[in-house]
Amino acid sequence: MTEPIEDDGSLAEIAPRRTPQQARSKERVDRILDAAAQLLAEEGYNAVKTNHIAKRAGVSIGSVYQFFPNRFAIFHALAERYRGRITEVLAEYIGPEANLDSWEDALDGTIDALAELWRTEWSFFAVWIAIQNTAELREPDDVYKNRILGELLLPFYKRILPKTSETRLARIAGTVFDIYSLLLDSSMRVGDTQDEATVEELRLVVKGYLKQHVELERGT
Amino acid sequence: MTEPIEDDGSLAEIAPRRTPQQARSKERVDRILDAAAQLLAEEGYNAVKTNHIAKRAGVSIGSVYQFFPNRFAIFHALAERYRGRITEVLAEYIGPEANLDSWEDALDGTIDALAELWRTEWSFFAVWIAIQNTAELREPDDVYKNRILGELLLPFYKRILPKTSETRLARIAGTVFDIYSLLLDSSMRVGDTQDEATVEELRLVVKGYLKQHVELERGT
Amino acid sequence: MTEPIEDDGSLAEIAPRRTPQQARSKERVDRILDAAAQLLAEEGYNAVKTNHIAKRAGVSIGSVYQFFPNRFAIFHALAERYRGRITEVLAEYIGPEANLDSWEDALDGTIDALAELWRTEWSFFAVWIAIQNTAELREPDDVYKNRILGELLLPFYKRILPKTSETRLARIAGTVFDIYSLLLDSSMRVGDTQDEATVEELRLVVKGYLKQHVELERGT
Amino acid sequence: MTEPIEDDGSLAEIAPRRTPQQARSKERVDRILDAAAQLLAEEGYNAVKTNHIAKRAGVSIGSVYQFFPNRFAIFHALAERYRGRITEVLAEYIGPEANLDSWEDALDGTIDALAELWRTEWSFFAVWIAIQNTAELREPDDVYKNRILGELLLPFYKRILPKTSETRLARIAGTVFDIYSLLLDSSMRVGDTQDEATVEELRLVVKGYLKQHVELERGT
DNA sequence: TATGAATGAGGATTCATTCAT
DNA sequence: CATGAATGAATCCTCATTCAT
Repeated sequence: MTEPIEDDGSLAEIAPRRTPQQARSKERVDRILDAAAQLLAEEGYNAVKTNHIAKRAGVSIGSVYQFFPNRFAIFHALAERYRGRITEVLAEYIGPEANLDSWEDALDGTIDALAELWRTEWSFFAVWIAIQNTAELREPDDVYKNRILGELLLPFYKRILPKTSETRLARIAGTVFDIYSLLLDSSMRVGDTQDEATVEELRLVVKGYLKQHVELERGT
Repeated sequence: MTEPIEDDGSLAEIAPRRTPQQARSKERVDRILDAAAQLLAEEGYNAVKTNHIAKRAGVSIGSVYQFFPNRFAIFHALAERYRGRITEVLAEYIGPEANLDSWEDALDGTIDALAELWRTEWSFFAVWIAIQNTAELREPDDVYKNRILGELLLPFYKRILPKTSETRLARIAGTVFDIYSLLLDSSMRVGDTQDEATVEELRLVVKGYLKQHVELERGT
Repeated sequence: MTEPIEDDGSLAEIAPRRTPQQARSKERVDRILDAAAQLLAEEGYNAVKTNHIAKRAGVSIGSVYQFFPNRFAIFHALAERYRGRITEVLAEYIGPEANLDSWEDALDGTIDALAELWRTEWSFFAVWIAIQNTAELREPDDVYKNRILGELLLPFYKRILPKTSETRLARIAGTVFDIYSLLLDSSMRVGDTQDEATVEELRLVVKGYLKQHVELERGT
Repeated sequence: MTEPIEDDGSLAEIAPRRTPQQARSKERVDRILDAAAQLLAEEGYNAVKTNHIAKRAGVSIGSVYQFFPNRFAIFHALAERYRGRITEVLAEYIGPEANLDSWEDALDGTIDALAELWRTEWSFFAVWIAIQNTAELREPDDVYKNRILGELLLPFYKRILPKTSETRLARIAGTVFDIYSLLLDSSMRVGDTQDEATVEELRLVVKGYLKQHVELERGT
């Protein structure tokens, strides 16, 4: 699911140097990514220096550059990892093979699974911010969003709102997707655990929004 | 309404060095802030160097440091400026002196005004990202949000949802506030002009969300 | 007595811009020099910025540059002022018109007067350090020392040690002169007042040293 | 004997970043210190820039900052190095294990050794001046002087002047110590070689001074 | 392949000095 | 002649990246 971004020139320099095959190397890369994510979340983008990442990962700075051509590639890899997780969740709950008798249930399932994901991968937000700081890293994120929109989200929303135009459906899907991120980030901001109340508000926001659209369709 | 954040130690180093009184200096500071905002939006956080800001502002680097103790203080001042604008809008549309016969109308007015604000001050998003990159700058943002929540938002939502607990009202208000930012940022992302369709979705999201709550109150 | 250093090219840039004639200006220059001396003594050379001097003197930075071509000229002027004071004292106690019945008494008188001078002009040491930092300022100091040596000190020591060669007398005179500075500086280092005990040691050092030479002459 | 100054907070920022253990690094640090000393002596304090030091040392500027947190730390390290040398000399000639049959011989030995030290380490004076320019660097110098006074000098002078009070002995010891520095600096000022005549005067000064005290004790 | 000391371009900031008012 | 805001060259220091071991 986590297909690597195509190596089309412009991205050559943020792509990982080589995808590690050996278990030892794979673990090394993971340690580096974990360290980067932690530091990003704990100290903020400005405070994350490559040397700190290496030290936190218990790895030499040279090793970091064995796997990543530069520091942006680390953030990119982190983002890719997170995007992969999101894709998995969405595929399971609203994908072509998912049970979709009631859209409310499908949304609840999705939200539960995403909430669980955000709980595990605290630092989603921190990574997202890091991505926003560099044009080259922002682009793959847009590409990803478009792809998942076309492949997973649009088909789902088409079933809920069959009469709505594709353009508008895309906007709706995008909006819901953004709200997921926003409020799940927000749910992780307070204290060490996830704030479940915020997750509940997320449900209300999304359901309320879609109900408006369902009614709009009826009214049309 | 735009009271400056208290100069309490922790902020001493991001607070402006000297608040310019004379028109000439005031204009200088504005030019610096405008330049910083432009660069932030156009080139991205990583590309904003103090010298660039000075050059773009048509001002010597020395002048920049006459007003700001360091580059973070510039971002902080930008954020403060934007927070001031938001406060003004909210005060006008949902503040104590606003006409609040229908909450739907109040929301529509708020959204129109905020959309207008985002249109004028494109680079809201870029500044917000810059703020998020530095722990010290994130704090004043939280402080601001809490203040405006207590002073402006809570009283407003209390009138719409009189039976809901304060805790929950705070959460609701915060959620709506965040969604405003999210979708207005989103509305500015495509092309050079504001995407009005996105603003329409914002309306639906917020109204749909609050309707849910209104129904919940009735049901209680 | 404080004849200005000749304006021979090399010194043009540390010489004062103009010697102020009007009382108002003279006082201004004094305030600047006093401020510089204070800061030098209190904060150390590295911390003395031209702006600080101006502020401490209650004068605009522009005014400072009206009288001094650059910051080194300020230190030079300070040194000149102090050299003038020293010359006055030496002229009075061991100069051609001084009563020289006993060299011990002459030395005691000199030391008393110098101690008094150091007490008044605390910051002698600080200024001397400042001078040492710049080759151009060190030179006039050497010139001064040679002049005073030839004009005042040598004639005096010749009377005490008539059989000693001029070369050696010069060395003796220079040594005593340096020891005066050293120990008087030292006497001002502790607390706010002058340490009289240190002045007493100074007496013993100088007298002991000269006695050695007196005996040497006898032995020869 | 050359124990490093305690790393007590106030000195944290001038203490070396990392005391090099490997021979290679040790040599690097030495090259940096030598370069700094040379520049200090040749060009004067004002002309010593971190980049010059690095270039003269044949080392990258980054390397300099690997060992020293800032340029003051370099001067501090230089001073420490010199203080270490002085301690060694004093320990050998007047320390607890030195042969002290005649105090005149002990002094002669000390002065010979110190003169030799000053000859080898020309730039003693330049470093001392550099230290005086920064308040934070002056303090460790005072601390050092007090320590060596208590540990080495006082015990020695107590044997020469057993009836003199400790307070006065401390003053005497300090005075002699200062005179050593003064006149040895002076001996290096003229030409490229050491002026032996000045060293001879130093002998006379110190011996004359102490003879005065010996006689004072007898008289008491 | 791992290491981490070494590199040095790049960027933030300072502060002596100028000059328009 | 005084002022002090404005200037920008000069300098310190950081930190991403390389490369010898």
